Amino acid sequence: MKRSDSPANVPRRQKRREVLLEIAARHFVQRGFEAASMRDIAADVGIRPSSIYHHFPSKEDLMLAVYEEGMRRITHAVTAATAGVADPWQRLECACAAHLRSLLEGGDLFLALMREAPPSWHHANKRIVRLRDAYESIFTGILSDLRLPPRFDRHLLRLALLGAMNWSHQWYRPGRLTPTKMARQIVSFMRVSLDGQAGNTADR
Amino acid sequence: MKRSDSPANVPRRQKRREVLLEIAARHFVQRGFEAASMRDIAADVGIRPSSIYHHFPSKEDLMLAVYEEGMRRITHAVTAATAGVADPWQRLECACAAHLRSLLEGGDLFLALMREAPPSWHHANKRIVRLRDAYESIFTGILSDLRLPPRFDRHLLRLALLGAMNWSHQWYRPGRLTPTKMARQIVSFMRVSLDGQAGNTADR
Amino acid sequence: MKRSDSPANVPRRQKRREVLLEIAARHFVQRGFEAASMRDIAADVGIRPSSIYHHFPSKEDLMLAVYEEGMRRITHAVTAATAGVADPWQRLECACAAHLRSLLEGGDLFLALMREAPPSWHHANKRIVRLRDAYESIFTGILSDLRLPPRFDRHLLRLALLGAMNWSHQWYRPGRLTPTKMARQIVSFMRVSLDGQAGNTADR
Amino acid sequence: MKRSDSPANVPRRQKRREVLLEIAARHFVQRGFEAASMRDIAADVGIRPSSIYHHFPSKEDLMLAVYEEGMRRITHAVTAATAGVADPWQRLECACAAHLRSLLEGGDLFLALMREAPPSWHHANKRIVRLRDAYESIFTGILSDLRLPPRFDRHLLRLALLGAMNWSHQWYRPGRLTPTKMARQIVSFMRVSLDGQAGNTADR
DNA sequence: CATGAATGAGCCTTCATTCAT
DNA sequence: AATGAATGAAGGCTCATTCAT
Repeated sequence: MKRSDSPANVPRRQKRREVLLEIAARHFVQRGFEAASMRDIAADVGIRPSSIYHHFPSKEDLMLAVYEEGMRRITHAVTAATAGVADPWQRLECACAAHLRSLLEGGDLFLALMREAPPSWHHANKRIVRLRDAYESIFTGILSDLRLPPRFDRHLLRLALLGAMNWSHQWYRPGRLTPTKMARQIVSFMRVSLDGQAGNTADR
Repeated sequence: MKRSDSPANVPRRQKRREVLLEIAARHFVQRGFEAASMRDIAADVGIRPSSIYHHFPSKEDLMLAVYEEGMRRITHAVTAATAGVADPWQRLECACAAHLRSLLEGGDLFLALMREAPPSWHHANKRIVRLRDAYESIFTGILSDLRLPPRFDRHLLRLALLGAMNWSHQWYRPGRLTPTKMARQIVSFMRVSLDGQAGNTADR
Repeated sequence: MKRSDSPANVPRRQKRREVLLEIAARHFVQRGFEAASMRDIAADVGIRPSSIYHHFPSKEDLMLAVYEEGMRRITHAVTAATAGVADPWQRLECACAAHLRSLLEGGDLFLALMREAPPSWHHANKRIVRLRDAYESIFTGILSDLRLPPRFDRHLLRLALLGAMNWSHQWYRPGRLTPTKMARQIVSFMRVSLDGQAGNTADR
Repeated sequence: MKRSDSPANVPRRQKRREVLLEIAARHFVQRGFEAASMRDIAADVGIRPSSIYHHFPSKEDLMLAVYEEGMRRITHAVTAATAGVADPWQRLECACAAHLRSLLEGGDLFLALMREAPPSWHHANKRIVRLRDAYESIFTGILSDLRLPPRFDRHLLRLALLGAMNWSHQWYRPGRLTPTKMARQIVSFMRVSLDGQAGNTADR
């Protein structure tokens, strides 16, 4: 067969790309996009700065790729976590748990998602916004399945819920309160109040 | 004597300083700390870059001053808003409203507070953290006065509440949903769930 | 046998080479030797940059080849144009016309000849100078056949004539004044002054 | 008096600027605009590369300034050389002599004028073209004062004359044929042919 | 108090070229 | 013959900061 190299070569390139993404994400998260330097990223990857440009045409594109990969993964994580779960409240809890686990224990690729994109990304932002909206629509869907008091502002609820979770990376430290427990508490708290039923059962 | 400097000049100097702070805040918020340049800030203020150093010894100190001023103001705003309000739930709503009004309608000085401080600020962070903790303790105090179910995690509640509010500057756009209404909804939502009483009354 | 490579491939290779030359000439002329990039040239040709090196060992050699090809063509053009013309003044006019037509209407390969070779070409210049001298000697020959006043500085005349023509690509725009007419005017102008005879007839 | 520093300071700044211009011109002429490097220019001037940017905002602006200064000087030289000369033919000879002396013996600032501006200078070219046109109009003026055969193409004559002169820097080497003599020969050659009078007298 | 000039460090990026495949 | 990947070198430029005036 001709393409005997393909199964070995493509992965190699893919691998380089992913390592780059991972390390770049770390730099972007730890130092900020502007402060992070291509030199340092390259040094960490073990290649020369100019070699980065074989994989990404610019620093901004690198950041964009980081963002997209992170979004791809968290979307997959949340989708997978809720698959097969029928009860809306349980779905919500699973989604929140997956979201928090990704964000707080998934590494820098996910943390990069929380960095507010500087407005200089103008055009890039368009894609970013679209990706973010697509992701958040997962929650919109789940929330719309909940039985809530009539005329309840589901919109604000979603924003508050995501805000509460997204902000957590600013104070979260590994310890007794795991992401999973956090999700359970937050959702059970919502449930008892909105569903009119005790969250006791869900609280185990 | 040429001019009576002291009674007129001190305010003038104060003024310069505040203008600088305001404009610097705008740049830090809009472009990020690293991307903002002393040149541009100076140009916006109408002075030469080297003149900034008569007011602040370094860019980092300038940012720090922005942060402190913002913190000073929001602390004052929340304190003033809750002064004279006895009922804990009402105190909470007033505090949240003041917090959201400052953040969403108060200008860049307040928005600068929400920018995650890059770790390169090492020592600066110490002061920042202290200021932030001092501010958040206001909420800790109010929350501790609330009548809540026993063994309720007030810690997580505070973090979730602040997260939900702080994140709002990412999606908030002036319109029907004002900061004040937002605060009322969020708190009434908490109240109905935790206090066991209807938020209906508070909801107007 | 897979394919009869030799009779069909040699031309193909020749073709590639010529296309490369043509496109490289365009880039060198339009952007200058240093500013032109192998990347862009390759992209325009439709191959990868590294593939250029199968045809030319370096960028400098590529430029040299462009120069040589241009010189080869203009030499051929002028030689052909004057072949069979006996009268020295007519020979001169034909030569000038061919020179100007090549330069102004012949494309970038010819224009590349007029770019002053940067001194960084050190060794390359030797060949270039030889080629240029060989070409200019055609004019030297024609000029030496003219009947001119005794002790007339034919050397300066040649340099002035070539200068006047070579500079024309800086101001020439296609229009009423064609290269051919230009040659006729310039030569008839010389003729009336130096030959003592009217160029009226040639002037139509 | 307050401005006691002005007579000492302004010259210093002016001096730096002129030295920079001179040295930059040398680099641009010897290596070409693209190949010349700000680092090397700065090193030759004896300052750090970043310091150049206090005087000129970019490499392109530096080149533009070189061009303008050269144009300013050659315009002044030719204007001064023809001042007080009444006879049109003599005016022409003086102008050509001044032009050639500047170009061939005036240093790199003048040679820089002959470098064809790369088209990437788009907007810069506008100013360049205007300056060049202004300069060449001096010759247009002189030529229009000459008594020439009716319906003679003075336009082409000017272009040919300037071409012959401008091209000379490509072959000129200091020696027996000085710029002044060159001008005399060229003009006397034109004169005998066009004016119908012998150039003998002017030829000494 | 203001600032013009200078600077050292560093940045992102481009480039011609090599070489294993 | 072609090319994907890598790279050393260099390039233009920006920046926060200092200091003499």
